[in-house]
Parts: sequence; structure tokens; C-alpha cells
Amino acid sequence: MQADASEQQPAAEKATEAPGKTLLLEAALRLTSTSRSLSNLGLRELAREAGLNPNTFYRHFKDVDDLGLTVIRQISTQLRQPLRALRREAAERAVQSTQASTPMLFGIDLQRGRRVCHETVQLFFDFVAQNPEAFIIGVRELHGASAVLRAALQEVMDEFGADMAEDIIAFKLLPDMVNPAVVRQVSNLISRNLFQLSLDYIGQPERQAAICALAEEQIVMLFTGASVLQSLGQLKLPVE
Amino acid sequence: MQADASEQQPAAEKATEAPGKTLLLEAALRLTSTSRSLSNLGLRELAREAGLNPNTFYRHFKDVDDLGLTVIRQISTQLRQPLRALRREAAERAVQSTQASTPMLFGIDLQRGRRVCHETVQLFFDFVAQNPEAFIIGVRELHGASAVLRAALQEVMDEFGADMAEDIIAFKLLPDMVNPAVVRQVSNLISRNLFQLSLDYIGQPERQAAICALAEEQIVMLFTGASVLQSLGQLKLPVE
DNA sequence: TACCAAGGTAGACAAATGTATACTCGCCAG
DNA sequence: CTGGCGAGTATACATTTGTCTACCTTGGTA
Repeated sequence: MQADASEQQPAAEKATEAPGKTLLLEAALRLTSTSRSLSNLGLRELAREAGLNPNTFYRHFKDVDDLGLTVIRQISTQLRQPLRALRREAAERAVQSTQASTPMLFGIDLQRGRRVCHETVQLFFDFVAQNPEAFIIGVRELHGASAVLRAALQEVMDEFGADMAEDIIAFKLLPDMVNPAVVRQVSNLISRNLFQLSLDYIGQPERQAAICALAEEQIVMLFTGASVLQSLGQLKLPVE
Repeated sequence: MQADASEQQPAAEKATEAPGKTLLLEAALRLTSTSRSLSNLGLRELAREAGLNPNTFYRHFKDVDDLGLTVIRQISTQLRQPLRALRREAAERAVQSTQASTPMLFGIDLQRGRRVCHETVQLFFDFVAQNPEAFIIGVRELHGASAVLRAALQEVMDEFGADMAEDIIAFKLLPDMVNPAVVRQVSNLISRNLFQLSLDYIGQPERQAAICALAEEQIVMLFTGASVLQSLGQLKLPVE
């Protein structure tokens, strides 16, 4: 705790990280996305994959769980803002091509909703294709054997859901009358589902178009259902 | 096949299997639902947990993956028919208490739908509470590290989804006009989601009521959305 | 100049793992 | 009675793993 500002910045950037640490983290990504699961990769195997001495591990991590947490944090920051940015881009792109005709239905503009949805899903899966390991690890460890990692990833997923809910409200993709709590609920469901679908997308390249379409339909269904039910006063609010 | 009276079943009615095999399978259930994941439990640890000699493993299984597949098959037969039976029970129970007033909406009977949904979800989560390990393992290995187990479980999940779709059509829970392919799609989504929620249900006993309600709302939303969109001709059919 | 800490390596060791070979026991058929 | 067979055990061994202690290298700083 002193005025040494040259390095060691907590949550800023990973500007100057030890090369070994980076190598280990990359090795973890490689191994986990193929053979192993984060919770159970040996530190020796890890070092081997990274081309380092086993003991180097101890210089940077305490546990394997410690490394796991680091990976998850890294993934979180790697995905979160880009996903938001991408959503904004999609929304603007869709709004931009708006015509005058707006046949409303229970307070929802179907045409526009579909367009936003289409763009968003498109960009989302492009993004998935560019960061496959992150998604594989994310979904895998979300239900993995390690309680610590599960909890951490659960939190990350919640953040993603919250982001999405915020954006939905900001862009008025659902009618104003829909309760924010319901929006959050829908968002959580959608983001969970999108992450699951991302694995299919990665694993079955021949079905990519179908998967996109599927995701789109599901989202539109949920939005429609929520709007209709809300406008009929048939929606029970999520308790606590 | 024959009336051999000499029976030995410890806790479950496993026809006439070698006691060691049963012990090993039970041990696998115990270990997997807590600490480990099917894909990576050692056969020695397994034998230890079962109170057996390590080599006994080889008498019954070739690999750990072999054992994994056995466990999955066992889980599948353990869940599939009971789940269907439970759904029928719920449907009948809900239909039985039907009054005359049936305010239709886009071809869907909201009141009745809600009742069936409520009963089904209720019974489903009761069932989850009675077979926690099966659900934990199911969801965990569905995204686990072993490709073989993943594929096997994916197939199981598809069967569940197909069952559900059949029942939805048989019980006319969605209007006839809704395309069967769409029904299947909705069913898959719902069953995926229910399995995910089952983990929350198991892991957070204090939120059980909330989770039930959540599941219910989500299902109703999807059904409503599908019906409304279909009746407006706004549903794109899933390709291929 | 000397120092020192961070990053990385080397070697060693007990423990655990997967697997092979060989043994035991109870059972039913001939 | 005997021989084979399914199920379980005992022992052994090479490999792999996590972890400890000690050493080397580098760049910055007092």
C-alpha cells in the first residue's frame, strides 16, 4: 500500500501479466473446451499443455479452483460488454429500417420485435462462433461438479440476464405495462436458453441456420406470451 | 422370467443383478450427485465407496464410460414412464375439476391450461425431490466433458421432449391448429428448462415454491405465445 | 555495486491411480 | 465327485499426481 503506481492494478486491465500465467490460462481454455472439465484438470497436465514446469502453477494460483475462478472472471469480462454492445448495435440497425406501418398487437410491435430479435440472434451466434471456448466452459461449469465454480457462474449468468432486462426496457422491446420483474424473468430464461443453444451451434455446424431460427422463434413466442398475458391481467408476478 | 423365489434387492428392485454391480452403480450415484462428475470418477474411488475390491469393477464394466452409459440408461428408464404417468394423472385431475365457463382466447382455454400446468409442475417437482441424484446427473452430464455421455443424454432428453409433445397433442393442451413441429419445439424447450430448474429446486429448498411458480409462468407464457402467433399466421415453422 | 523479489526450473517423494496375473469360494451340471 | 464358471479378492507394478525444498535468472532499485 504505497505510491507505486507502475503496476499491479486490481480491476483495470491485465496489461502486464506474467507470461507463464497467461500460458496457463490459455492451456486451461484449450483443455477444457475439448477433453476435460475445469473442475478436474490436473495442474501437471495443465503445465504440460502450457509447456511449463509444474511448479510454475504455484507461482500464480493456489488451487485448481483458484485458476477456475480466474478463468471464469476472464470469461465474464470477455463476454459481458461485447454482448451489450452487440445488442445495442442490433437494436439500432433494426430501428433504423423502420417503416411507418406499425400494426400493434397487445401493445407489442411484432414487425419491429422480430427485426430486433433477428439481428440480435444473428450477432449473438456470430459472437459465439468467435469465442467458442468461453461458451463451452460457461455452460459446462454452470452445472459442473465444483460448487464454487457453479456459484460463480450462476452469478455471471444473472448479470447477463439483468443486462438484457435493462436493455429490453431501455429499447422498449416489451410494452411498458409489462412488469420489470417479469422482464427479468423472461430475460433470464432467454439468456439461459441462448447459452444452451450456443453449444448446439458450436457442435453442429450443419444446423447453424436452423438453430438461429429456433432461437428466434422461441424468443418471439416468449415476448408475445408475456405481452398478451400481461395485457389480460393474467400474469402472476414472481414472488420474492 | 421364472418364479425364482430367492430375491435380494437392497433398496431398489434390480431384477437379478450381481450384488457387486448394483453396489458400484449405487456408489456412482452417490459420488456423482455430490462431489464428482460421472466422466471423471476413478474406478478405485468408486470401488472404495462401494466397499469392494478395485478389480471387481472389471467384472462388470469395461471403462468408466461404460459404467456411465449404464447409469444413464438406468436413469432414463427410471424417469421416463413415471414422468408420463404423472403427466396423465395431472391432466385428468385438472380436467376433472372443469366448470362450464370456458373463456377461449386464440383457441386456447387459459383456465384449463393453467390448471393442467399447475398440477403437472407440482407433480414434476415432487418427483424431482424424490429422485434428486437422477436429475443432478442428468443435467450435469448433458453438458459434461465426455462426448459419449453427452450424446447419450441428449438422446434421452429428446425422448422426454417427444413424449411431452405427444401428450400435449393427445390432451389437446394446445389448439389443433398449432403445428406438431411447433409443439415439439415448445416441448423441447420446456423440458430442457424444467430440468435446469430441477437443479435449483434441489439446491435451494427455501425457494421451492417460487421455482414452481416460475416454471408455471414460463410454460403458460410459451403456450400462449405459440397459440397467439400461430393463430395470427406469424409462426415460422422450424426448418428441417 | 549489491540486493531482492518475482518468475521460472530441477529434483525428489509419498500417495493414488489403472491394470495385469493369480488366487479363492460357492454353485450347478454331468 | 469333479470340473467349469461367475463373482469377488489379493498382490504387485509402472505411471501419474500433488506438493515440498532448493536453485537459477532477470530487472529494477537502494
